[in-house]
Amino acid sequence: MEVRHLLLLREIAVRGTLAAVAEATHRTPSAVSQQLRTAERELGVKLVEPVSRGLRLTAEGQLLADRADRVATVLAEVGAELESRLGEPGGQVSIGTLPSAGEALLPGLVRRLKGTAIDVDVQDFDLSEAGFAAKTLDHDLVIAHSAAGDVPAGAEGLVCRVLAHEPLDVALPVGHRLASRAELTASDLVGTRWIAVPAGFPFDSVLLAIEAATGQPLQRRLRLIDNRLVEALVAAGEGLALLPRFTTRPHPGTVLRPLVGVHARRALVALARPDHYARRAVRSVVDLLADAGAELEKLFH
Amino acid sequence: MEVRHLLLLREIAVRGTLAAVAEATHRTPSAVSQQLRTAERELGVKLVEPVSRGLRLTAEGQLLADRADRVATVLAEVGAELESRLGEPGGQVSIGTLPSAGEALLPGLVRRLKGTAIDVDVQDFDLSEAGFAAKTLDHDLVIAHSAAGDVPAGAEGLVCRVLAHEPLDVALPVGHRLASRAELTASDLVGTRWIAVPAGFPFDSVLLAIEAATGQPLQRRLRLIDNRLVEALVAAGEGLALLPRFTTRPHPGTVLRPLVGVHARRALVALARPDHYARRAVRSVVDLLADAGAELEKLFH
DNA sequence: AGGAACTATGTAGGCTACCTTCATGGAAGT
DNA sequence: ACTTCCATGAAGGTAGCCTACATAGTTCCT
Repeated sequence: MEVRHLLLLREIAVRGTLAAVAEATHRTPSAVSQQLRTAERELGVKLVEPVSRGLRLTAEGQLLADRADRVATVLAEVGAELESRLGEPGGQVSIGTLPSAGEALLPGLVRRLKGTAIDVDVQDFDLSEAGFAAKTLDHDLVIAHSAAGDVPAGAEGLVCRVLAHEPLDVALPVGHRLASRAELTASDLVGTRWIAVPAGFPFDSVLLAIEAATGQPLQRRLRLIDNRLVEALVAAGEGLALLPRFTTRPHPGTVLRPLVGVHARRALVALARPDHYARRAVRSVVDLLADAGAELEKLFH
Repeated sequence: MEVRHLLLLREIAVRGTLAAVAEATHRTPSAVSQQLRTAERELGVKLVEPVSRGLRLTAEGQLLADRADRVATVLAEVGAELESRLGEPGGQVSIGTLPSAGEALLPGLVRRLKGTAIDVDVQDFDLSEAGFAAKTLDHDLVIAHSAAGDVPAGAEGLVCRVLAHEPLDVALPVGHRLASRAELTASDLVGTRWIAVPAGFPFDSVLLAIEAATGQPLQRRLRLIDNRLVEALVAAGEGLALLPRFTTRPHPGTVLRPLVGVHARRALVALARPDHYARRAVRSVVDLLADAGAELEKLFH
């Protein structure tokens, strides 16, 4: 029973094809195929079966893939216990983040990591809410967000920790009739025109909540991801938009007004596979991110 | 964090020297030494330190050795889960046993294993009560005994299952003055002469109990292990002896009388390391041994 | 229908890492 | 002082994992 084989099966279960596993593990598909054969020979079980142009795990293969997490976690816990004997945690921690959350949290993290033996390696991406969970395969830690609840979809079996709750404010062009209000309610927004995000992205659920509260549909003009671009188009009068408070700096053409009476906030959360989270350095980074998040909440209260 | 390295450390912790580990794992001492160096390099920790002409685990090495069992158990459990999907358990199960318990239990085991895919590989040895636990490193299963309680000394952290309780009877030469009694008490035995076992062997605790009950010391003539030899010497009038009921067959020169009023029985137990016990075939063998033990208890009631 | 793009998998060869053999040096016991 | 037992080093064989390249099947697009 080789740990290597269990991890291989886990990769196959998640990624679906040998080619994808090969790319993720920086090997050739041939190597992965041979390794799989070796596993089948040593275990004496058929682990995969061909299906259309790819393959699929058998029931036994799926079983072993499911158990791989437990094994990896126990092993990582032993490593963490050793680490904790050796003094300060250290090493490389790879972080994947959505850009806005990274912009808000990473400066605080980097400042707090000064003087420690921990190095971080950051990559950013912008995904629908459900896409973040899968990224935990590629990074020790994924900074994701969720507007509906505190746990993003697809995070079953993952460690999930809320780093901060961030208000989502309404951005309006300076000359807008609602710009003079100190705060806005759902009913104020009836008939307004919006720059929205693609369906499945967290901010959309706030617009849905406004529509549910008033019973009136909102008009969605564009579907954009990048918040800087959104801000510029708000200033240009293309429509209103929801923007996260921590990272939206004053823009000459726009004002930001809080939305009250509807759930208008997102949770910034850290996601990690249990085996990665067992590493002491990873846990430290999550702690420091939560510190940075608490600081932001206080600052923007 | 290689499983192989954890298991290596566990072996070192138990066996003390690299030479002993090398012999137990069928490798040369040089290979073991190199492997240990590799582990130290990969983990970045000193795992052993030289002491007199051998070596000793450092605190970190000891920590990892202690955790090896947990890792091995999780891994073996996964293997067992797979096995249980594949139908009947099978494979090789190595058993170490003390001779008398083996004689009593193994025929019943072998009969019950007919038609299964399980092969057993038996080796016998006769040890002091505390010696059996260490043998679980060399065998999947160790059949041991204990007279004081149901768990032999040194079995901490091991799976321990009672297979049968076996009465220890008093063997007397046919012409002995006590041979006419149907059963004997401690006070009957004051002043008698005994063929005993080496100190630390289970039967001795019964003699100690008799002495404690009467306040009178018993005379110990010889210290023998082999029960056949003991029987012959009892017949020759060298003294009385305690003999296990299940395997002591009628001998022309001796009679067997039950001893009442003192704890005169031994527990036959199966010992196994948790990681070995996780294997389904091993568990089956223990179940069948317990069946065989129950049959013996009924037969000799 | 034919080709392009994808899938897995086979073969040949390189390279790494494990093991063995042989040799060395230190510590303890006689 | 000699023997014995310990760990460890250097040199070489071998097995297993990987890459590169070639092959065959499936799906999709034109």
